[in-house]
Formats: sequence, structure tokens, C-alpha cells
Amino acid sequence: MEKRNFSMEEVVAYCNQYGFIFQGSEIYGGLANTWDYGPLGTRLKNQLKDEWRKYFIQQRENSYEVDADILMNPRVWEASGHLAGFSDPLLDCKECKTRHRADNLIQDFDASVNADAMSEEEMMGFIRKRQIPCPVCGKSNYTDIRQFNLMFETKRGVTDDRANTIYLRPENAQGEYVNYLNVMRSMRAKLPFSIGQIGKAFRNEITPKNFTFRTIEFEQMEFQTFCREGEDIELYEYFKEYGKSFFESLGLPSDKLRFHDHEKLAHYAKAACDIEYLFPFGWGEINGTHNRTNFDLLHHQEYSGKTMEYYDDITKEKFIPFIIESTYGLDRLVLALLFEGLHEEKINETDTRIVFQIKPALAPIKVNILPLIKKRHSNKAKEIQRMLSQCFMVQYDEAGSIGKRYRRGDAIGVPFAVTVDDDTLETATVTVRDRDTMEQQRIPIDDLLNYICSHL
RNA sequence: GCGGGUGUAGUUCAGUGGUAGAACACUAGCCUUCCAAGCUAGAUAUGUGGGUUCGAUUCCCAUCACCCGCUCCA
Repeated sequence: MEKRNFSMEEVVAYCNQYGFIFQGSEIYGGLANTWDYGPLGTRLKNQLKDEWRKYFIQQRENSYEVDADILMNPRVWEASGHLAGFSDPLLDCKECKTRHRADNLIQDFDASVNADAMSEEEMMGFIRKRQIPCPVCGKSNYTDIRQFNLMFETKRGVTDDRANTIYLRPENAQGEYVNYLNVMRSMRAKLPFSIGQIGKAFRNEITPKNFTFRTIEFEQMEFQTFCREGEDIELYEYFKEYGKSFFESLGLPSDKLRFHDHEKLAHYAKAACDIEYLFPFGWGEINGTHNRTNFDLLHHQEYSGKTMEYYDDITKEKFIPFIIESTYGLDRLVLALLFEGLHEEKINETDTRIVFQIKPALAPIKVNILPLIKKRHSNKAKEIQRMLSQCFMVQYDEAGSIGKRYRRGDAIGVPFAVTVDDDTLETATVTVRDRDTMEQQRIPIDDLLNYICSHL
């Protein structure tokens, strides 16, 4: 069968048309890089979360899930390095488009000046007056200084007091870190153990790109494994592979997945590796695994003044654990599954269908319930709808020809169609039709629930 | 961040300085047939804000948003 993949524009249109993803604040002209999930997109996302939970929390020993607040004490971000690391005074060279730290430019130009004591305006004035050359191209033609703080700020309380500034978390990990002793104590956990979390994080991204691939608000599923120093090397490698096998279990083919080791590392990491999926726009990160060492816990101990040490009952040692982090971008994963699953299939010379091939466990709607003839079969069909909806998301459709209704289901990835006809009324059997093979078989109504459950 | 492109119905596209049109999709009804195809009726659109003009969806400006390429970021 001839299959054609969807382009980015087609996926965006598809998502809008079928209720997966809408533009954020659309009636007001949108807000760049915000997207709202519609009924089907929300289902897809939620089921992806369920699959992740099964794979990472439920089926693993010593794995616990938390749901920490998005808003945290600002001291957390001082300790984590995000506050300092993300608020440097930066400017761009207009000639060669390179980016530089204003304070470093000044300091390197004239070591006798204390740039740290200067305000933004003073630094800018100094650079312009002295015509400090760009270290790359030698010219002196800069943009104004901008504070590239990736964290979203907000204010707590009604006054505009600076002391009341709080932040939307730029990563979720700190929620697990600050709670690691609580989880360990309450769950009686011993190293190595893991804390997972699904939740939203926010980054004040400057560059909008690629539909939901890069957004200012995004959801992550992440997994922090606390271990002894020395165990970290092996666990780091282990979770890279574990992540890849998770993606393959969702139906992403291995030839469209690859590892990408980082050479430039974030301020907290000793080793970092992405798993990338081959999107139509190129390879894009859908997982990141980092060896964060004991950096974060050490800093939290320092900044909070509270001990972050683990006490080993057997060796009688106290130490700060190492952490292996593995983060999954939920929105990016949804996007990857859409690209992977969406096809236009050529059935014959004139006939095509849109089919969303996604594994049944992830399908937003599991069963399409179709009365063959509305007048004769709708009552029985609705009865079956009531029965099946006890167990999973189903959809009833009586509008148009039967073929049209099969195609509607195909387009949104419904794996099974159950058709009620005259024989159903007499023999209590229905036709079950498979989305991918388009084959049909006759199944007793009494076996229907089992049949579908066993295929999810 | 730089450059290019595009904004008309849910989608894909027409069109016009003076009443905005189609196809598919959708809704209701008829029809009854296990793979979109029959009949009848119906709802739905010029992204936003200015300017020029008697009059702007059309021309101009700005803005917002999306897509493509480069650059960044991870």
C-alpha cells in the first residue's frame, strides 16, 4: 500500500481539524509558541503519561512519583545555578552575529575596570565610548545589552517589591531534589532509588520554532535516580538504553532514533546525552539523560543549611548521593508520534484515506461503534456503547455511510470499529474491523470486552 | 536574532476598490448499502489596528501569528 507522510504544515492543519492541538489564545491572534491541546490531543497526552508511569514507576522497583509545585522558594534557583547562570548581561555583535557577555568584554579590554560594579547603562556607555572591538571580527557595532534570563518571573503579593519576585520553574528536577529526603524517609527507600515527576516547566525562549517542538510552556516526564558515587557511570549508560527501549515500545522505529552525546555541558552536568528522533525538520531531542553528580544536592545543602546526606546503615557512612537524570519531553513525544503515525494511504486509483497509526494503548479513542442502519440498529449500538464505555473511551457514530464512518475513525487513530447489523439482533454477534489491516471478523458481544482488552 | 514566504469557512483554494465563490468536511432530514461517491435543506470566512478613499477583504503602514532557511539554545 502506498503511504505518504505528512509535512509540518499538514500536521498542524490536521491537529486543528481533528481536535488534537489548537493555537493558544487563537481568537486574540494567538500568543507565540503556545498551543492548547484539544479533546483528542489531551487523551493522547494522558495515555502517554500512563504508559510512561507503567514503564518507569509501576514496573520498576524503588521508583516513586511526586507532584511538586511549579512555584518554589527563589533560593532553590540560586542554589541550582539557574538564577545566576541565566541572567548575564549579553549583547550581540551586529557585524558577525556572535554573542558576548558585556562584563567580560570590558574586563578583557581593560583589566583595571571593575565591570561587576557597573550598571547596564554604564557598561554600554563604556563599550561604546572606548569602541571595544568584537573579539571575533574586530569591529565595534553591538546591540544593546539584554538580560537573557530564561526564567519567567512573577510577583507574589500585591506590592512590586523585588524581594517578592518568584519564578516559574525552568526545570522540574529541583522538585524531586528538595524532596528527596522526604521521599526516602516516608517510603523507607534505600539507594539506589528513583523519583519521577510529570509536570510543566517554563522557559522564556527567544526563538519560536516548529509547532509544539519548542514552546515557552512545556510538560516533562522525568526520572531522577539517586545512587552512590561510582554507580553513576553504569546507571547513566543504563538509562540511555532504557529510554531508547521506551521509545521503541511506543512505536518509534529504531532507525529514526539516535544518541547524541553533548560536548558542551550545562553547568550542573558531568555527562549528557540526548536521544533524538528524526523529525521532518531534522533530528530533534526527545530525551535527555544527564549525570548531575552531587552538584544539586551539595548546593541545596550549602544554601539551605540543611543536611542532604544519606546515611548508609550497613557501612555506617554518610554521603551526598549522585543523581542520574533522564527527562522526556511530553509535547515533543506527542509530536513525534503524530509524525510517525500519520499517513495518507492510497487504497486504489481514486481512493485515499488518512490513517493515524498509533499503538492501541495510546489511541485517544479505542472503539468506534457504528449501527449499520441508523433506524434499525441504533438502539443495540448504544447499548454496546454503554457497556464498552465502562472500560475505555469509545465513540458512537451514526452519521453518513458506513464506509465514511470507518474512515473518520481511521483518521483519528481508532483501532477498532464495531458494527451492529441485523445479525447482531438475532445472533448477538458484531463485526469488529481492524484499523491497520481493514480486515473484519465476527465476534460475540459477550466476548467483545475481552477481545478489545487483550489487544490494547 | 537575521532573511524569505503566507494570512479569505473546519480544510484546500478562487476572487474583487462597490452584494465574497467553490470543492471537500460539518449539521438536519430522506435513502439503506460493511469501506468516503445518492437526494434535499442548512450553518460557517477576509488575523488585528491604523491610514488613503464616498466606499478597503483588495492599495499603504504597523502589528500579531504561522511556515521555510540560517543562526542560537538544549
